[in-house]
Amino acid sequence: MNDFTKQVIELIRAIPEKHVMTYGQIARLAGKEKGARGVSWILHSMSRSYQLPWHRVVNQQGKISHQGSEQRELLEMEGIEFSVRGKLDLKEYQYHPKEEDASGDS
DNA sequence: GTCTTGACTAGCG
DNA sequence: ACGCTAGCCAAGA
Repeated sequence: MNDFTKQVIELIRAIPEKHVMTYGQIARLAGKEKGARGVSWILHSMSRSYQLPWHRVVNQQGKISHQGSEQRELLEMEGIEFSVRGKLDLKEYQYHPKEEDASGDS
């Protein structure tokens, strides 16, 4: 597993409730500005092996990408409200972790 | 080693 | 704001 993948997993796992992160943001913090596609694949592959809050990961538009899953329901369950168009306020829910602690585990 | 899949993002009209 | 195209990255077959 590359550091990128490991970083992504740690970042997603660090997302608290009532907060979300975008693929691009995670990818950038993991070291890949354009690694959003890689992040999506990691969620797709790792979410079944690791218990990651993948539902807290949304696209840059603040909308649910993997429509058809319970992601929307899970987010609403945490208290996140969606607009009529199925979008949420990134400027309110987007999480901003410390880049320096991306790989640092307690 | 090459092609395909996947839950993306930025740019342009 | 919406739809389409091009670019990017990782893992599996």
